[in-house]
Amino acid sequence: MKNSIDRRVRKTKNVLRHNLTLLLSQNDLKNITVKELCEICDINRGTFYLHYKDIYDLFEQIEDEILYEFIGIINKYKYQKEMSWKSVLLDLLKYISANADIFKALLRTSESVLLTRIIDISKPKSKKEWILLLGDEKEQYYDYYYAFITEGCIAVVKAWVLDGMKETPEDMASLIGRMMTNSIN
Amino acid sequence: MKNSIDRRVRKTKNVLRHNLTLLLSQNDLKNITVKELCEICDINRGTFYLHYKDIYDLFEQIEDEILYEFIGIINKYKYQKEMSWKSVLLDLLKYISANADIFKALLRTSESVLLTRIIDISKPKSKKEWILLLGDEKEQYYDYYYAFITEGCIAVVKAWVLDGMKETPEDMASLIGRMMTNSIN
DNA sequence: ATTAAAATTAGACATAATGTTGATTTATGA
DNA sequence: TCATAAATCAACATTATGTCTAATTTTAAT
Repeated sequence: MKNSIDRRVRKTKNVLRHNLTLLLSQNDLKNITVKELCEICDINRGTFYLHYKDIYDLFEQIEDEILYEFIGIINKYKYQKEMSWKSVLLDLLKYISANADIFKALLRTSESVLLTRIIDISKPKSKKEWILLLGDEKEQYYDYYYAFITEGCIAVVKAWVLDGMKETPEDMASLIGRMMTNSIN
Repeated sequence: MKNSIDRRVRKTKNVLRHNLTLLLSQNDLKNITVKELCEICDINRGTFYLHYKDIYDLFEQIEDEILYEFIGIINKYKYQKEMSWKSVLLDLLKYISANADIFKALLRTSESVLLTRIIDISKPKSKKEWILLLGDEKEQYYDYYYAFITEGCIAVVKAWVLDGMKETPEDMASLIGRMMTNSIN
């Protein structure tokens, strides 16, 4: 077994992550100080600076870790004969649903660029497939179509999360899937 | 004539707006201090606090004023027999094009919620029309469709602005118009 | 159980920005 | 010209930041 990471470090980082997301569900990042966060966490402020540059660095690292989980989910499908993006989408939505609290906190802040980052990572890969679908004559506007559809999907996911995730991940995957295929034709 | 606002106040606010957008084309809002902004503007720091609560307040007021311009453009069409949203869109894009520098600076920051705000304002008005178009059976998902299309459009405008506005406002209006009508069907 | 290494703590420190104040000077509009 | 409003100057207390050292505690591995 073993995480290879010292238990104390693990604890420190966990409590900081946890309480920052708690604060983020009420405040904006710009109004949260290192001082108050550390007091809530009951850790020494110096300890914070041992691990993070500032509050924005902590925020980015939280997003990094979620992004890492996302990439893991995507890579599960990487070596399948037909990489079904609909299955990937469903798995991603399930992951979001299973971590609702974190995503509610992150996505309500305008500082979060989490979902855009996962799209940016997927862009080079999906670019080839899309151009085939869209046809050559639209290649000039490819980037605009890509931006339209992907940011549209992000907005749907955001709306879903922030409105309390009333629909199931399956429903949302099917809805988003329909929106995407409609837009491409 | 007359603006009714004291020339000195006008000058102060103008120089602050101008130099903040200049700074924003390089830095993020969170890294800009009142102190440095006032030094660049060559105004007393106390004068800043005479007009604004903090740097975020100034930023919001800049966005407010642009929003006010947007609403003015929209209202021009308010009392026409058929309120053609395509003409509104074109006029908005022309306005953005005419103020390229400001929009380049604002839209590159993740703190900006400018375009989303203009959409939110238009939402109640357009909701009725949309439901007619979409039909009753989709009313359950209306908000998701609305989020998808509007945020998609915002992403296209952003991409256009940040990539140097290579296409004309007319081209973009027609492209965005096609995207919207395609999505609704 | 012991121990060496690593992490955390307590506390102090200089630095820098913040927001406010009061007295003074300057610019404005009528 | 003149009363008024705005901007300035300079000082001030306050607060968070980031860094540091020495002391203490916890850990992981033997």
